[in-house]
Amino acid sequence: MSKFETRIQKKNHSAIMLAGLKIFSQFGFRGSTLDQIAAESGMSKPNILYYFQSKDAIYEALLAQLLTDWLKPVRDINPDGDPIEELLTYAKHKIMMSHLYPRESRLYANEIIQGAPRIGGVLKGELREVVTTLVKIINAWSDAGLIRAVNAHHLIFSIWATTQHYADFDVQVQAVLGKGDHFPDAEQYLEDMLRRILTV
Amino acid sequence: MSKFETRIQKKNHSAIMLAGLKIFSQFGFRGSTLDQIAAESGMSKPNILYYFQSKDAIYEALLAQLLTDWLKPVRDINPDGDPIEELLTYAKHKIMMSHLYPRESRLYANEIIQGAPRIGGVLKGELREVVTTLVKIINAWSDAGLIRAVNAHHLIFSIWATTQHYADFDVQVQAVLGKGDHFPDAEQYLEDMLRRILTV
DNA sequence: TAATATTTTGACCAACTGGTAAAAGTAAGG
DNA sequence: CCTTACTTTTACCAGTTGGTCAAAATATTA
Repeated sequence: MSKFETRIQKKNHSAIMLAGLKIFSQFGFRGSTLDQIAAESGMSKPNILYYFQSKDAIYEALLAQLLTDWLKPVRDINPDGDPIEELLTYAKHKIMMSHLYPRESRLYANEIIQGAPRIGGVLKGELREVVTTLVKIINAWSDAGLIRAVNAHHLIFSIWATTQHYADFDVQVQAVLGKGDHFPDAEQYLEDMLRRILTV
Repeated sequence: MSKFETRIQKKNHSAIMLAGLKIFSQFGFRGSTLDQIAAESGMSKPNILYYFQSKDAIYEALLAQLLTDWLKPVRDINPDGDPIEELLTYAKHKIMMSHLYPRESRLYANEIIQGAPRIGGVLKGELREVVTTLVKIINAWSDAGLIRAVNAHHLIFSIWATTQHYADFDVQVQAVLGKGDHFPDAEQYLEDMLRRILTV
């Protein structure tokens, strides 16, 4: 399989991915239709299937891309850096991603809520491995007295939950707070929260 | 509209609701089919439509029920109680609900992620109102020096996010931690987290 | 038990679903 | 400008979808 050929292939490939992201992130895999993706991308259904083998293929291409972007910043956490700053940087990165790419977050959330039928393996494999590594780092930090002793797993979960919440539950946040950009406040709150939890 | 008639109506009504909850919470509204609900409930499709006017009607009945149960414990927070204990009780209630009724949480999450097409009004109405009231209570507490000064809105969001995470992202939690009951640890972590945030 | 009311089903439908085949249209190189 | 390779469309298909209808089965009541 060759990656990218002509510039027209490149263009249509990414147009379909973009449309697929928009549709799949809103309706989940089963709730989305090729017709919707076709309409959104401005292409005909058969033409979409000329670039992707199936509806499934679009969805999986999106998920694969996503998981790569998702795991990288966790791996980038530096065991030799300042613990609180490292975790704060990670949390800020996560909330920035929720701000800039809420659809990706929602796509992932949809997949997980529906039982992760096609990324269950990655969760139990790569994700678990990456988390286990991070947990060891965090535990080493608290053993060294650099941060307070906390349940590292649940600390990580709480970072994920609170940051992704602003993408996944955006409609609810907007309903409660009114339309507008609430990310600065959210970031400040979460920074404060993490400092409180982690500071010895 | 009469509420409950025969015991057979009662039985079938709740059988459909239960099956609908199971299916809708997994696939979202658009991803679920009446055939699935029929199979799950052990009833025929036309028989289901004898008790509910449409697929929509089942879904909305579930959401209506849910929203009532959702808002009540927020209203039950006592402004005259001990602030930290009141908020801790609420958080513990939420995480217990995630433990006992993860499907309800997932149903709600699905609806919100998909843009809350049929409960947008409730969010901007009742939910917002209930949150506004709670925010005032929390602000009064911090003004009185009973808890630390925090952004009350984002405190509430963080409680929702962290507690519901264990229901909505259950598959991910299980993938990382292994199968088992992780709610005791989660509860302990969240209690510690909240005490840290709120204690002056 | 007979008459009535409720419940359940089988057969069906139009619209939509993911996907296919072949032909028509378009771009690029010689 | 003409051949070749790539791109797009039109027409189509079998399976699924939410929903209907009238008849059959069952429960309830007189």
